[in-house]
Amino acid sequence: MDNSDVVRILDQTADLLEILDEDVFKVRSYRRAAESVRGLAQDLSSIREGEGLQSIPGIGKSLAGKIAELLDTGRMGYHEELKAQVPEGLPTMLRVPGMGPKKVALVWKERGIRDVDELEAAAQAGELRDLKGMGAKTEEKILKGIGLYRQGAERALLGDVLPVAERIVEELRRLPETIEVAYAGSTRRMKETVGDLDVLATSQAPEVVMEAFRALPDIREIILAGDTKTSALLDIGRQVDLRVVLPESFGAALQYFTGSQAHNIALRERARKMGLTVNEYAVSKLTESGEEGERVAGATEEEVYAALGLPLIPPELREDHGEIRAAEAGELPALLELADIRCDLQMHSEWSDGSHPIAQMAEACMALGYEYMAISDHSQSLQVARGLQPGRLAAQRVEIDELNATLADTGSSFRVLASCEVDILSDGSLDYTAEQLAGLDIVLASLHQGFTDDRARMTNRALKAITSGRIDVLCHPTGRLLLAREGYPIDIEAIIEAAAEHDVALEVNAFPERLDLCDTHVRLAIERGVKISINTDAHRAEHLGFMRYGVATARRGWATRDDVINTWPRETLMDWVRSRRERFG
DNA sequence: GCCGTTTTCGGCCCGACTGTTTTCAGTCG
Repeated sequence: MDNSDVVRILDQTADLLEILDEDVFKVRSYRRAAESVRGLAQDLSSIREGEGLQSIPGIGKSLAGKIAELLDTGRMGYHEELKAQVPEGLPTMLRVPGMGPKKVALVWKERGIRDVDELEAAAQAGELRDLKGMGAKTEEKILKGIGLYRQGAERALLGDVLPVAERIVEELRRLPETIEVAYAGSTRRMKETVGDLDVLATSQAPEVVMEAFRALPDIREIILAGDTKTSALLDIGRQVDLRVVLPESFGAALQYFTGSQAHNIALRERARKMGLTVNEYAVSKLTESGEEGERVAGATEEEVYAALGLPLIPPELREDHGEIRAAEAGELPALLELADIRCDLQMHSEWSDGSHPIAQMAEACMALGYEYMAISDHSQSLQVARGLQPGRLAAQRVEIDELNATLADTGSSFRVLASCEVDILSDGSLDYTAEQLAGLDIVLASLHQGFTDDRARMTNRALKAITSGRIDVLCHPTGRLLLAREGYPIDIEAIIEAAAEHDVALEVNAFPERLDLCDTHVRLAIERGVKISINTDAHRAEHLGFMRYGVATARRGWATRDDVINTWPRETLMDWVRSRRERFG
């Protein structure tokens, strides 16, 4: 029973409560609690032993008891009780776009429909059109929704969506009728995966912008089209919503559509207490009768937050994870910037499984404005990736030395560090000898095998590597692949504690499929005093551009420049490696 | 079910769009 199991039960309970038409605020409480737990880096059981479950925002006495029951017994009586009241497949119908709790309850009670298959059959047979509030068009819409549901994939990688978002923004900006254009939503918050893409534009002629939008090459099909909002399906299979507002509302709309929903709700509750009301057009005073009164802000986001007595909160932090309280107290972190990055420390060359020679990777790094980089090809055991035998490792060192000599001759201060991504073997030992590792400028280590080990064994292997004193950075610590594979079972808190104690940096792997550590783990690591290293793991020169995803993930984990070793000048990094090897080697 | 610089009770964010309606409910974000 880990955190994600608890999240699932809480969410399911909320679904059931909605179908059973229970109090909407009770539903909201379960949703909020689920969201809160989802954002936790620590295990619930460890929080329970420490601060107590009620220290988690949105969890009060009742839910703390129910979660404790879940942790102890693997079941929640209340959840079981609700589940027994509806057929098994009913909640799944909520996953069909266009089907909400009311319609699910309606088709169940009036037509005895218990799952998506039966819903489809009934819609095809025209058996739903006589129900209250439904018609032939509703049936059509439901069938279309089932089609989308069957296509699966509820979210896409940020790395797949962001380039499309930038292209759409670019195209709309070219129109003379648009004033401002921006993407918003989870894409702007740089969440690791994205559901729908939100795009916002300001214009005095919304209809022209809408029309141009509908004709964009990335768009496959229009889903709905109103005066200020158009929804469409992108070629990449995601929905995109365009909203057009007047320029004086740009800030309010951008704030609103950037979300997250939880952040917005918290902000609006705050506004209420200040006698203000916020919508996507403006911040306004609340009149005595509770109406929207005099407008006080809306043109820029800064203005909107200022009206609520807050500094601008960076989009990456807007998850209702304490950022409003921090902003109020003037304690928002000065987040790391992409421009702070001086080097990339994990990349592969054609010596192992990379596609490009070292010199080409160096050229690309220089073009990005970096001051140095590290080549970190795979070690000998990883034969599928052409891992380097000790002899080839030594030969590669010669090539790196020669390249650095050439750079020096041409007056360049750019340098290439010799590194490796050494495998942590199944017994926790390292794939090169101590002497071989000591000859490298910096040592990265990864788990690439034995993923079927249990949690204790995986954790112990990683701990053995961390405490060996011979590695400087632990790479992609959980091994997850987004939308494809969960991380291997590992006690991340124990890893973080050990990394803090032995001054080993933990990597944020910037590859869009990884982003590992994730945002919440970054935050926990930083709180415990662990250094972070952000690297692209590039296997081609073009991959070096993934750095922005790693930086965004670190920002979502509240990282400042000082937390990240890639912001250091080369001498500082080398001093750190020397010093930590003296202390722990 | 949660929560508290008006409250331990009585609040709890806000609007666009659709389809089915004669003024609104449901869904979505």
